[in-house]
Amino acid sequence: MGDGVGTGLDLPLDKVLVGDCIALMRQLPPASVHAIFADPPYNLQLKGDLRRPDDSLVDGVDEAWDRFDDLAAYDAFTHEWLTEARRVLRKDGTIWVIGSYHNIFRLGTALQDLGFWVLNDVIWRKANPMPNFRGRRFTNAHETLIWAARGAESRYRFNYAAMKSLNEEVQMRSDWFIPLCTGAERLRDETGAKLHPTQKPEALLHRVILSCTQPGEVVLDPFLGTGTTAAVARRLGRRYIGLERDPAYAAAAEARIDSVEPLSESAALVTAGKREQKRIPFGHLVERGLVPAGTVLVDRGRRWQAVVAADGSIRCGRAQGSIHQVGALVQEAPSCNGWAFWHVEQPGGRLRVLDEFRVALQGEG
Amino acid sequence: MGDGVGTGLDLPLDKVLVGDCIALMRQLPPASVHAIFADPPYNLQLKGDLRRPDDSLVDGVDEAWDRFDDLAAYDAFTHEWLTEARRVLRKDGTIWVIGSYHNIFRLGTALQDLGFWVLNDVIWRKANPMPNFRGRRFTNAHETLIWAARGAESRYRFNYAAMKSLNEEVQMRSDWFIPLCTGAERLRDETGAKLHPTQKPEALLHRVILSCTQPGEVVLDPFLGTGTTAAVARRLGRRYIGLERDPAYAAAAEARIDSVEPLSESAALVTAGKREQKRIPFGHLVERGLVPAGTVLVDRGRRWQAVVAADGSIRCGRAQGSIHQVGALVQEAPSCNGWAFWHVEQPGGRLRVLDEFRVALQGEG
DNA sequence: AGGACCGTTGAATCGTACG
DNA sequence: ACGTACGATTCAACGGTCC
Repeated sequence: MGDGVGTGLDLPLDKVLVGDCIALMRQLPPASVHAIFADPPYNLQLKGDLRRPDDSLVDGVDEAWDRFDDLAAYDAFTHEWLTEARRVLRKDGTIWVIGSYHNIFRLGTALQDLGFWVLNDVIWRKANPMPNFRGRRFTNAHETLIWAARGAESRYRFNYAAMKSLNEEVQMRSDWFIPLCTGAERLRDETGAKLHPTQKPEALLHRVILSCTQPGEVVLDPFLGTGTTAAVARRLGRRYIGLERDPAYAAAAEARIDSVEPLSESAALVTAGKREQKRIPFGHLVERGLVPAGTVLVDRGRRWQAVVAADGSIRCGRAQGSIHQVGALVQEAPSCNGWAFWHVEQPGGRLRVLDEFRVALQGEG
Repeated sequence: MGDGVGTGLDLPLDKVLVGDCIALMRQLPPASVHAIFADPPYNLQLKGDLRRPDDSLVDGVDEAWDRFDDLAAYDAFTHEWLTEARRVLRKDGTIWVIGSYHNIFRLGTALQDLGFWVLNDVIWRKANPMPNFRGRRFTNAHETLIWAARGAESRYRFNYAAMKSLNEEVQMRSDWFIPLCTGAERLRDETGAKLHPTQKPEALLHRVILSCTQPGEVVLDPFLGTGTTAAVARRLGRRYIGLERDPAYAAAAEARIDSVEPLSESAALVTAGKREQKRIPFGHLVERGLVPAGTVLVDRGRRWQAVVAADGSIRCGRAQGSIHQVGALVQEAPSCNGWAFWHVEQPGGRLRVLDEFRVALQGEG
């Protein structure tokens, strides 16, 4: 175990250690790991239960490890584990933490207060998030990762070319579109229940680990859970150290990791990038002023007209709805493609079909 | 100026006030604005002299300020203006703040510490971000907004239906794809130089203001800059209060706001959700003969049927009660929306859902 | 075989008006 | 203030079944 950096302490490489991550990190030599990925408890503070419109119950996070007395207790915990993480991190290593609005501001503040140097915040845009069932907020469709160097002067690693190649030869942006961990990838027990409430998708860890480490380097995960970080690290030819308090999670992680076949180095560079589909809501044209609120729309024969409202709905007499709904309504047709039906009168009397305004936005990501 | 809430202080509506936003907010009556949008400056120089966001030099010129002091000064400033903002915000009002990874964690932590209740963090995904020229990080392609209520118990406003309409009848997510402010929208001086370094796009403010206010309500921007918030508020038929310390920015903002034409009432009128519509008791439909007593109701699958009584209750076997109670009972569900559950058989065998009968009374006073 | 259809599910801080 | 009853509210992916 070569990486002991002259401390006399050996690194427990490619192992899952069961116990409290703070105590376990204290036993690791300083400046010994190249990268850290940490998915700490989010402190969600859920109250009652939540039902879908069909009355089925949402299986939320209700584990003891996610409960803290208050924000101060959460902050104290955060400072403590981040302090050990910083000690264990090599001088030029980097750390990733992930969270939601419940905890990410506490994490970011703690990182900065401890001297870490934020390099990016990265948005995991979920392809298939849970909707907001009550219609009281925006769909919570992302989580935030913070990527930080040990300090402002760190000469950290960033595999720029690998990230660019992952992204069809344009620079990798700070917003990543990746599906949830579902289907066959999701670990389940015999009854079909999920083994861990918050298992992260391997695609996310693939990108994280590939971005900031080289093969053979050491990735530490202080909150290993069911082992996504370690499994991906192993597949990508990295070494790992996984810390996990719950023996059941740790056991599941070990079994999972054992089943992983390390990739050859060339194969490690390939990723199954899910391409994002393009759909442009009419409302976006309104916001952007391309078809401003107040615009009068007419059909090709100028038989009907409608006024565009600020929310992208249109109104024709008492009827209000989407361009498609109102188009169908006035024609008494079962359906209507509003993009082709409605036109904007141009100076000079020419009509321009809505679809032409949409193509102006087609090029955008 | 009606909204003074009995304080004797008047609200300076539709004005740009020049001065320090903290001092100016102290002169506003408490609980007086419906929404706040804040784009606080992040001018702290991390190398060399330490300056406050208002450009004043922090005392102790000869002192070696380290990173901690930088952050502490920023935190103190943040707490101070957010404290005043919270005082000025109505009980059920909401606040938006925007920032990047340099300051958003400080903002979020301060919001939580002051008792604000985070509703969403929202990602502004930039369509055309500046590339990372050095190739040392991910392209910083987004900024983060935090949307928060004044407190955990606030009954805040969220125009769910309008947001859904803006997004082609799919729930609005927490990641928004909007271009930078460029082209004709970008304010420039005679030489073509940008008037303000971080002018926000109007499309962003359009969505923000539309999501959480009604026409006629008051939007406060403590860091108005060149007036995007006020201009969009005016266009959407909202009132505004803009605070700006730089007289040049304030002057540019005023000129810009003056040139804005408010939308017509019909264009500003946004899709109303069912929650906004008047509540109509089922009994009224019975009284009015729209669904006469004796009518047989069935569910969509014709599994259950019930008979309408003269008092608007319905009976299904031995069960009698409201359309909701009986619907829940027969399904053995915890609750039921009777308007959507029960149907009336039409001549020809078609089923018509109760909700459709309600529409006839919707327009009446 | 393959397309249509249906059931399940995911880190969730998910009411409000009226008496 | 507090209790009660009304009644509003979901998207995409995946896997299994049926025809």
